[in-house]
Amino acid sequence: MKDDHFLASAPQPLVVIVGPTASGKTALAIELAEQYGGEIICADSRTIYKEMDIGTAKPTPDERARVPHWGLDLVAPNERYTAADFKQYANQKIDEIRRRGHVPFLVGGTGLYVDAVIFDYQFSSKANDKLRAKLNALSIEQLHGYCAKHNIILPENKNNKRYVIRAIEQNNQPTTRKSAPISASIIVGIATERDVLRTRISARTEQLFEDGVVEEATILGEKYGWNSEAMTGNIYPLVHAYLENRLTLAEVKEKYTTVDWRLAKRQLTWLRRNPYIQWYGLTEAKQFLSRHLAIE
RNA sequence: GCUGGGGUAGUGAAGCGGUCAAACACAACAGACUGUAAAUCUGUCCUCUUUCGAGUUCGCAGGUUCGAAUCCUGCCCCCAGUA
Repeated sequence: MKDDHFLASAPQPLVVIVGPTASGKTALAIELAEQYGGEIICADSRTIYKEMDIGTAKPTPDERARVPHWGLDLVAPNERYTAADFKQYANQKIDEIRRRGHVPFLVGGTGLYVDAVIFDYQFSSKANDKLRAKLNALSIEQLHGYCAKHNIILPENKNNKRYVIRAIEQNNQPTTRKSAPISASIIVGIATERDVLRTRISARTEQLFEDGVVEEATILGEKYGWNSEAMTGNIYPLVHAYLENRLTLAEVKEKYTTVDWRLAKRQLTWLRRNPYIQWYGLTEAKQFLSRHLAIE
């Protein structure tokens, strides 16, 4: 099916493990990496942040002691970090890991990050904060007008202000991607039944609170404010509401579970359109990858 | 028991005689997404139908009216105040 094995001096394969949040991909990756001399690169747009440990369900110190992890704690929560940054970082790590004779594992739920690497996205221009600030003050209608006047092609999501602003920023510069994954990659998706995933997600919600998300969020909120980009996702806004007595603890847990569930669904929507993903249940995925890694 | 308020689609909640299958929000479901992606945005969401459209709804049963979720009567529930 793939010709990797016929390459003269095939590099270590790039093992890519994707799946929705709470599908168990991290635990699987650690187990396999430990067994086959792997190192893990987390493709996760939230665990890149320092200090956000509990709320992002970052791999624990114990887990990190078992296998080297990369891609964690890269920037402070108030710093910008983009898919383009990640792509560059991940490629560098993949090289380094291979040079050590180890197997790189790219593991994560941020589809864009994974795709940037495996489809070798060529990004266009960088963010232009000044321009963005100016455009952000305009309404979506005004932005459409601006595009019409400057011959800027509207994105498919033309009601998405972020996308329209980015389109203006790009000024029709092209972006590209490979039509097939980069060579030597093997891409596995963790398939999980819906109700199992739901159960795991709500169990994890409980776990987050036992581990002290409230305390963590309090510290982060004071330090970085509640409006920074990193703090707007997942559980932090909910904990904020709880701290301000706008929600009870029970409500926060319930809401977070649904937020996380919706995240899982969006992740799956993204992954579904990638025909190169080989989907397996957790145990089958392990068997499949073990077999694959044993031959190498 | 009396007085006042209320029972609307999965949930909350508008509507208070025609333009109502019924605003809005949430949930649910599907989708888009290359420099903020755990973000952001879109569609569907009573039933049947691919579309046009058709058929049943607004606690229950009657009534008034050309026409009712909206008015009247009775009944059943719920909440607040009070014997």
